[in-house]
Amino acid sequence: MKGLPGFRDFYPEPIPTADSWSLDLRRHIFDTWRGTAERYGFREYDGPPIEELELYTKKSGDEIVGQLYNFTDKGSRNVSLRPEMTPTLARMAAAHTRNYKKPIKWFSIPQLFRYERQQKGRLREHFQLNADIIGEENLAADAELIALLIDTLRNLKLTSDDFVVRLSSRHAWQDFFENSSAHEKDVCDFYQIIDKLDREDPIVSGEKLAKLGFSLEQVNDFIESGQATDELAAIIGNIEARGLGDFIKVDYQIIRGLAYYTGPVYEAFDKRGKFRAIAGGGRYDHLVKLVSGGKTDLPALGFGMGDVVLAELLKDRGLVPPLGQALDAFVQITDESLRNASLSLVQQLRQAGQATEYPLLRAKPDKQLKRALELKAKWLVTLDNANQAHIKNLGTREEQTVPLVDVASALQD
RNA sequence: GUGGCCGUAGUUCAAUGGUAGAGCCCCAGAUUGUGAUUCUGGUUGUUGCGGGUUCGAGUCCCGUCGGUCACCCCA
Repeated sequence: MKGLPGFRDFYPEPIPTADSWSLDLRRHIFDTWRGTAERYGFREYDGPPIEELELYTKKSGDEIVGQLYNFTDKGSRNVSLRPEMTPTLARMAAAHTRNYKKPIKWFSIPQLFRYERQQKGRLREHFQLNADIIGEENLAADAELIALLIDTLRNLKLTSDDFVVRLSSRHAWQDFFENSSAHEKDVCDFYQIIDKLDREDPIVSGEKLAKLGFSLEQVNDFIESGQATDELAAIIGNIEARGLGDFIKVDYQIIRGLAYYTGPVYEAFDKRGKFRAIAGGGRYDHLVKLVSGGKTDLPALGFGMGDVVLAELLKDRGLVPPLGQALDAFVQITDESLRNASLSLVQQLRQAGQATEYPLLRAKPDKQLKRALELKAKWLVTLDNANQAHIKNLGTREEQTVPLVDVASALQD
């Protein structure tokens, strides 16, 4: 039996093959995500991995169903594995908004699903850091989130040589759109065309734009001008004040595909152009109202950062830290008559907080030593008799003899 | 959903259409008065699966499943 297509198995280090997914690497990423978000004052939340299908079609239309991992459950409900976290967050926030002081700063690390054939950096499931701020319309919130995004990547040891946040805004494009003779109803189609500019044939894009009353040249000129609006200048000023100015630039090519974005939008890109976008987000001021059926109306914004592209990027840049078991002590048993005394010692060490291993069954000395080295044990502990042991630091090769009762404290050094 | 490439032992890879192999890993034993040693032996395959062509298919053809990459879509 194999796993389902597009789903991953995560093995502990050492991973069996070079392209296996490492749970230790995953944990390194999650720990960094969680640690950075908490230092920014964000609180962790979670929701159900399955939601009613309608939660997703409500804001994106029925076309999205083709991309969803959806099915009918035994109660004849139309449900879907969650493809993104934002609708769940909007639902949760709308339901209990009065119970929290504003702004609400929350993050989550959900596993998300989509039903499509896999390709580079895109599987049928992935984990994503989601950080959102609800209830603050000021640009300071946008800047705070972008700073979190940048610091999260910096804490993974990526530098301004590795990535840049490309900042844009729907407001800027809206002004551009309204300064023309185009019809307001076409604005969503217009955004779609901009979103596809870099992967669509320019001739096709030009034709589509012409139908809405624009020329490709006109659009390209606007993108190339890269002139920051007051809104974007304020965000960049905020980021610069934190000393993170090297990590951000205006780029009107970014507009994001989703219909619900309403203001500033951004994506973090690998500077060498080898990978897909590392992260993306923006402001969605009307989504909470939409999901709550009009009961609650709160401005909101957020970003998502997936683990698949990130893991590939870290491996590519040699930024994966040493991973694997970090054993404190290996208690070897060379004399089986001392097994019970050794077990007693193992118990003491474990109770003292030392990660401790020992041979479950009689084993040859060379095998035991080899195992201790493979497990990267810091200490090798051997009982000489029922009252005395010698401990060896496997890093420095220093050895000393200590009374049995002092072993645990000797290992603390 | 569409298309390209790929599929041999746990793993990395061999095998002109002619008896399916090697290194590594793993396991056992021997040696070693403790630093990854050395020696000996051993397990493992319906060649992804199902058809077809052929005297004979890992090899050629078709289908299917899986992997991978691109398209569609982008959360």
